[in-house]
Amino acid sequence: MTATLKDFKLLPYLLYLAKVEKGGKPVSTSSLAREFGFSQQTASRLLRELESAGLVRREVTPRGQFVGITKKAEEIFFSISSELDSILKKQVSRLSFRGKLVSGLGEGAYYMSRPLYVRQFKHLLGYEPFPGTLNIKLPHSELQKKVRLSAIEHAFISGFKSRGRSFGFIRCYPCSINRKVAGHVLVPERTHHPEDVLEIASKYNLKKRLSLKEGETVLVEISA
Amino acid sequence: MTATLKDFKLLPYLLYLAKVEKGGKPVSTSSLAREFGFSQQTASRLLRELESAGLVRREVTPRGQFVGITKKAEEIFFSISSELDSILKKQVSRLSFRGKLVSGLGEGAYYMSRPLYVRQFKHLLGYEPFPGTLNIKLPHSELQKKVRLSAIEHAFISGFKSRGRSFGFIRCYPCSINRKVAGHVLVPERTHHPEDVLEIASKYNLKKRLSLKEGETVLVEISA
DNA sequence: ATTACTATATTACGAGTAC
DNA sequence: TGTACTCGTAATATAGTAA
Repeated sequence: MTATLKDFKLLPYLLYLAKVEKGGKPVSTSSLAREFGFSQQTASRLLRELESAGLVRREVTPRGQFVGITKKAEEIFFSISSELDSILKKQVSRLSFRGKLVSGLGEGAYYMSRPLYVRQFKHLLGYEPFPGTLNIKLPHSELQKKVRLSAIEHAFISGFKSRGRSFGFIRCYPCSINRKVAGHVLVPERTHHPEDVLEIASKYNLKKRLSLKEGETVLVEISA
Repeated sequence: MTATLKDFKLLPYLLYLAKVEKGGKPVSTSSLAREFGFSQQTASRLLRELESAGLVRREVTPRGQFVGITKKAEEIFFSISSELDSILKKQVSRLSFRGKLVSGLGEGAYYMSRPLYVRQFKHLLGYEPFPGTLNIKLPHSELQKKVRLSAIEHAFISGFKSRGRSFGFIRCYPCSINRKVAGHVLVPERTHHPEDVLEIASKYNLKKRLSLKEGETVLVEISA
């Protein structure tokens, strides 16, 4: 029923071609070969295989070829993507972050006290958040795990405009902090933080309640 | 930097193993071979390759083996998944649905006139929706495309409770209808429709404005 | 029933080269 | 510069078996 690749061998090349397609630049067999570290002949054969499998259209010219992925390839991407998602959803229990407590600049407190946010917070998450957030700076090694959040069930606090200023929506992922207190990782639409900072809201003043000091390592576990 | 598979050849087996792992059942080399249509010997070799590549842990017993995917494999799943997502996001311009107009049962009008929905609609989408939705029944062939919606930027209208009744959140995907009028595909948290019906909101009375009749084919194009 | 070794068959790769 | 053919060789899969 759903489109499938008999052999996943072709997948990385298909992914690559899908990416360069957007650039509108032609692909040569030798550039493809260089990219993946095999011979020009192999690249040529792969492109022909992809074409005869109905995964790409090609326009071969004397100075390169224009390659575009087909609808069939796109459908394969989707079916693999959704299969991966369904596997990863079951795997999320293991998602945790370890980072160091850094001082916020007070924006957390500002945002967490906007009445239109607070109301949604109470309504969707069941508590009134402490007016202030815990900011956890993640080391580079933990950073890539942030993308995994998107696969997790979360509450969605919608944005609003107030006095000409617009406040974006916020995704809220249930979590525990140091295995002691529950809260939510906040991922705002427009972050006012660098990407490597995790912002955490809770009913409590987490810093006080957990006696945390600046620079201290904090464990945040997603509890979906 | 991000975990990567030198060869995607192993990916389908890894996916399969990730799925059966959840079942807690053992995998035999011959069952794996049967599943994929190659020899038992090849299955044995693949499992050993996966193990030495650090992608699975194994416990081999005289009557089968228990296989579990490792954290490394999981990270590869995530990196492929996010790569696919980024490619698919750029591809959405091509997402369209073709289905037949069916009569709603009036719920569309009911929902579209709840003040708390209407307010968010005006605020987030910039218009006051016509109190009623267009219901498009999708043929089976179009149905699988619905999953692709999740990759598309959309507005998020949050739910609320009113007189003991709770109204779920609604995802709103910008679209055009018959290439003439703009609107939004509504995907409610708890749908009151069968999965094969697309519900469309607009500023206008779409049925009148486009002179649509029951059973007529309607083209809905996502305009993200 | 299993897993996994060794030897042979099959397939994929790349150098040389034509266009 | 391109692409893509042939063909010798390298890599990979399977058959036959042992444990």
